Amino acid sequence: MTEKRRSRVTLQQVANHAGVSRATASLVVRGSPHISKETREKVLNSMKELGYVYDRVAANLRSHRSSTVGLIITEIGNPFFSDLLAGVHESLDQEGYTVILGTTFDSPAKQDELLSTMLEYRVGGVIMSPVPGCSVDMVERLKQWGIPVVLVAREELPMRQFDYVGIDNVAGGRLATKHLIQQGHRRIAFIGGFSGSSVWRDRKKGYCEALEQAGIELDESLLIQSLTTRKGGMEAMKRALELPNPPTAAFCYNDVVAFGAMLGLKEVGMMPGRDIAIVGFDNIQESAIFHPPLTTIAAFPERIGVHAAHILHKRMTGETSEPKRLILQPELVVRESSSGIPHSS
Amino acid sequence: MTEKRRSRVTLQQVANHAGVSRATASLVVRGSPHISKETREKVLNSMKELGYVYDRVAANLRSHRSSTVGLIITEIGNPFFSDLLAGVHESLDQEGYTVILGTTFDSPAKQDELLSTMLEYRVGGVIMSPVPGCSVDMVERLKQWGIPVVLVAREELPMRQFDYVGIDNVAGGRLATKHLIQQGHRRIAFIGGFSGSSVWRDRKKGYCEALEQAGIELDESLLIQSLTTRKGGMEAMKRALELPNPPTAAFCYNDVVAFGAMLGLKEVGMMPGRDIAIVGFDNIQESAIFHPPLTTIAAFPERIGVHAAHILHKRMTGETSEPKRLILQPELVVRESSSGIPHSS
DNA sequence: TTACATATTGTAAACGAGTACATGAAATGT
DNA sequence: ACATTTCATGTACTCGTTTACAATATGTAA
Repeated sequence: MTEKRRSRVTLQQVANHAGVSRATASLVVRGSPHISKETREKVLNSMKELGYVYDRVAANLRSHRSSTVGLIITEIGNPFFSDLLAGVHESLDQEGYTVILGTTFDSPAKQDELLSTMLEYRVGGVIMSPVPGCSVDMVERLKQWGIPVVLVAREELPMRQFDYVGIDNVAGGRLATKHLIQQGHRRIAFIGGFSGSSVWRDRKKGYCEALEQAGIELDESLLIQSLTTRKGGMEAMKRALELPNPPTAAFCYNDVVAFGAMLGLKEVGMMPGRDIAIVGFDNIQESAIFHPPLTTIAAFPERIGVHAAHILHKRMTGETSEPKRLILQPELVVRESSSGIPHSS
Repeated sequence: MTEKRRSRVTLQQVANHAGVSRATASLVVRGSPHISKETREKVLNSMKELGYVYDRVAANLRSHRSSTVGLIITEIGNPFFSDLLAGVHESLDQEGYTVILGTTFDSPAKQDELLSTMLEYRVGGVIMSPVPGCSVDMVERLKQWGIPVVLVAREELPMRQFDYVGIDNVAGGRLATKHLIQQGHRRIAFIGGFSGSSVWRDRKKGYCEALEQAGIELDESLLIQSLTTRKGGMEAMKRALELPNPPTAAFCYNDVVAFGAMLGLKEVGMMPGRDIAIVGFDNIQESAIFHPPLTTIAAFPERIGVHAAHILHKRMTGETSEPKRLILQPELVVRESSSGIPHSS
């Protein structure tokens, strides 16, 4: 505390020091072409000398622009979202935006709260992964205020009115299930997740389609919901094993659930990939190094983030075309967890 | 685009609608006790009716306060940091702060850039994990402006002038190495990381201390640096195995490196925990589910985040005591990766 | 009734910048 | 030499709040 606490240097002070008016200094700061070289340099020197720092907050207030964007995700804990965040962040950084982050933990109340906060902070745009059962009102409100919103990863409600970037979950479910069928399985469980979410319904739809195509009848008891956590996956798998006629394979809601399921198997002495086949969803980094390595559906979270950021940027700079829907195609990544031959039936 | 784009409702409009002055409305917004119940309700009603939203940006500008804090970390990809982020985020959320995020990828230039940006955005405080070799100037500058800074996880340079929350890396290194020695190992490599970072030096110090205490001489060739990524760990392990007298155990810079090292082992047909013992550092969630489960040193990233947030909050609300140093004690978590008995010597 | 304390509410000047418009000087054309 | 254009800079108002300070209303004691 030996240094005296400096207060903010204002543009006015810079202007005085350089012997020009504040307006001129402002033009210099913003790199206007209507300023002579000499004046520009005079001002720049004064800025350096006084240690001026631009006040983006004041500037945004006056100019009705905003260089911050809000990013609302479910939780950082899930690598799917931290990858998505990385993608968004990197792209927006490049364009000079600053991101403010919020996590909903799938609570609609928290989501509304976050949206309010972002509104209060004058964000220029929002990228969000909506919570299941989220009401469209709040999001509508943002749009009414001219704040563009890009939805990612999940598509809840009739939100066709917004830009959306995600993957084709139906195709993903189909890919996963087909793969298991090709491996010779006929009793395939769909494990984890919550039927309230659009993602679950889509993946299940793909699952059903693949079954139907192979002439396998859907057995509702093989649809085992759970929290989308490791623990949830573990419990769901245990419930599956307790079934009178247990499955020989499982398509898991996502990789995290799949990890849980595999841990559950190991606990009762079964080996995923040998005693029972497992397929996950997302292809998060960990899935390659799990033991056994997890067969999964690549969902490219980082790419989703990059695209969303890109669309948002365009909206924020005035593009007003129809809402875009960008649906990435998932890819099957075969590893060892699905190599097992069914024991029975 | 059928809805008309609304523009911001101002406090003035609310005041007019309620038939009071703007100042009164302002007091209501901020919950001042000097307002009669009736007026308060009148104003609150008008707010609701007009759809008023508080403009925190304008408010902060005027009041010289700020309810945003900057969080600067190395990368989200490493679960250590995403856990830290989760801790910070949760605590600050509760106190009503909003966090803006930046990642340096260990580039000093990027770090300076981020600090500048945060300055421009009038953050009220900063929590950062400094990059190795970072200059103190920029951070000093923040402090001169009265913006409190809390350092986390890494302690670079002579930064005793700042608040700091981290863990005792020396003790951690000692714990890990001691454990391996107790398992009967005498040739123990220290794998991964970069000697330029304070964390590396501290963990190495603990490693050396444990060796010395056991009467084992330090073999410099067993200090194998690498990038702190999975790939880096893999390469480092391969280099270790090519040594004329390879190690029977490895203490890895962190869990991510340890994963890489274990993958490297598997590639050449060796089994971590049987053919060679591995200990990691951080105890990220994945370490429990890796195969084999990783023995590691728990570093409690989330707890670090929570504490840092707490200290920052106190600083932002006026506490001016001496810089605090909060050093958490690491804990050894024994799992299967370190259970191997050394083959030779 | 007058004076005075007390509880409220209003007035007006900030905060630090952007920007339309006016002004002035220099450069050009005739 | 004068009118006209071009370029650079200054004037003055604005964004939506906070906050000293002044002003009003209400109630109470003398």
